[in-house]
Amino acid sequence: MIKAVRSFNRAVTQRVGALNEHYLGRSRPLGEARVLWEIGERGCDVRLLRARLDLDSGYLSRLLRSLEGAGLTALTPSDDDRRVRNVRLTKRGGAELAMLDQRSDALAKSMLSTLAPAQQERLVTAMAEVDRLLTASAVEISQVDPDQSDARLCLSAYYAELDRRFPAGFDAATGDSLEPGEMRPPAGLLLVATLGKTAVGCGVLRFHSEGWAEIKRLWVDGSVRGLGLGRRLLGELETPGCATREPHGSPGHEQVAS
Amino acid sequence: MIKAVRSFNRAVTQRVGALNEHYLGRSRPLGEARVLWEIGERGCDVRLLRARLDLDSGYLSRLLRSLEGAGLTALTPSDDDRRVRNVRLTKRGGAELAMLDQRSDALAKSMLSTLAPAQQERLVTAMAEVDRLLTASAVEISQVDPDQSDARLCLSAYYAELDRRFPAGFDAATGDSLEPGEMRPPAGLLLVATLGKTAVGCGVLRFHSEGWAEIKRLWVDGSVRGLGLGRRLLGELETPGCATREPHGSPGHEQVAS
DNA sequence: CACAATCTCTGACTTTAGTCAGAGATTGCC
DNA sequence: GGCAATCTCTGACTAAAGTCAGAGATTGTG
Repeated sequence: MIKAVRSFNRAVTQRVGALNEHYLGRSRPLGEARVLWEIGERGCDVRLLRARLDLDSGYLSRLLRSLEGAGLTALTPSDDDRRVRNVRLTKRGGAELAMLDQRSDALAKSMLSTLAPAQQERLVTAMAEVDRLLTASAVEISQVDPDQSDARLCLSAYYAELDRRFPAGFDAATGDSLEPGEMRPPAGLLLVATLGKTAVGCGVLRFHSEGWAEIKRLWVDGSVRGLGLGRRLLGELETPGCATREPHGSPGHEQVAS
Repeated sequence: MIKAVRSFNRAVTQRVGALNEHYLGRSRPLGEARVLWEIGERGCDVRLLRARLDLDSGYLSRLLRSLEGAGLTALTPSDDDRRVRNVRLTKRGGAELAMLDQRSDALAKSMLSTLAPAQQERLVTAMAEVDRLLTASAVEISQVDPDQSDARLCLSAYYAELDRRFPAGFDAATGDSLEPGEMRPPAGLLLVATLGKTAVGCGVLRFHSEGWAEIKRLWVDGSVRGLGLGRRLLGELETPGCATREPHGSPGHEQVAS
């Protein structure tokens, strides 16, 4: 199993990685291309950009200046908070992005073009499966304080979803309310699942004096449903740490985390 | 389809790429790690190393010097040709390679560890499929002169294989010999399939005056059998260019190759 | 033996991709 | 209004990854 994963890693970094650089990094450095990509047609706050690409503020600033110098982007102060800047693509920037898009398509096509139709189909199916499961495996679950921003986002997403689901809507005030204090030890605990930097699920354990506990606020974001995340959250709530250990007790993460 | 491939590319370069750098580039620059990797336990000619990693000779020279400085490798002139150098790992170099190996294993494990056993199995199966098909799609077929080194390698591999296969062995001298002249236009043509820089298959078309041709010397290396390469070679011999075009006439490579 | 080709190495560069420490403008909060 | 926090920018660095033009040794070939 390990061997197959390693072989996959090697093949994929060589082929896809190399091709990516070749196709996309042709007209400008890959870093700039990535930024263009992330800005998108609709523009974006610099702050958000920095968070999503996980770049140093100074570095990003320079990348943006370089793009601006090439006439591809325009920076304007944001309306509601004049500390943050808003980037958007100029006409030329839009054209550049469209070209990156085309190249990305061309790359995808070139990966299929030499295969027979039946092979193409199998490759695409397998890719989709890998894509899904790799996403699932990248989700991290950790215990956080209910006042933390991710936690609050999850809880309000949970309420919003209930409101959408119930025919008569749902009012958080009328439901069984859980104070933040009840979601943190020793009264209870809150787990949040994150994918990269965005929260995609949560679950709460509420301890009761008699030695039992109840599970509440279990929510999984629509974008990651069907990946077994709900089950994983449940498992974590029932036996903390179970999902971060190797299934058969063999040494997993720990060895590596040094 | 294109969309799925693009999604896969993005997911994979982000996750696998980032993890790779994190795990493997920890103790030394990725470039040096790659070189160590490619040298392997058994050592290697510098010339071969350069070909396999496709590096500038000056750059590789410096990388090797840096590794030598760290006491990981030793350079000795090759016995049969004293222009080329032979690199091998010292004891410390071997240890370093073993550590890279461990990290690579750990990385593979970390990609599986959070998944349920059934998911793990599906992921590994899908990865193996992608691995195979991506390899298949990376094979390039081109017409070469029969005197070229790849061509000669293929032809002698073909004879060697016949010799192994026939109970009584096979002697190239007794078989129907094809002179190089018969494998190049206008008398015939020779196709060679290459994966990266190594030849993995070939096929010859011998024209006859009556307006028909015969196919000879069709061979596929054992390492890439089962990927449909034989069929592809046949197809190319029958209708040149068929496999390098899009199946449904939509614009493929050409758009990009500019 | 002369000469071209091959292989490696050196020196001098460049670009990319970052990191770090502040400065300056703005905002939220007491 | 004062002060801490937030966001962006600038300057000053660094490391990695590569490119290019030869120089020097060695080898095959006519």
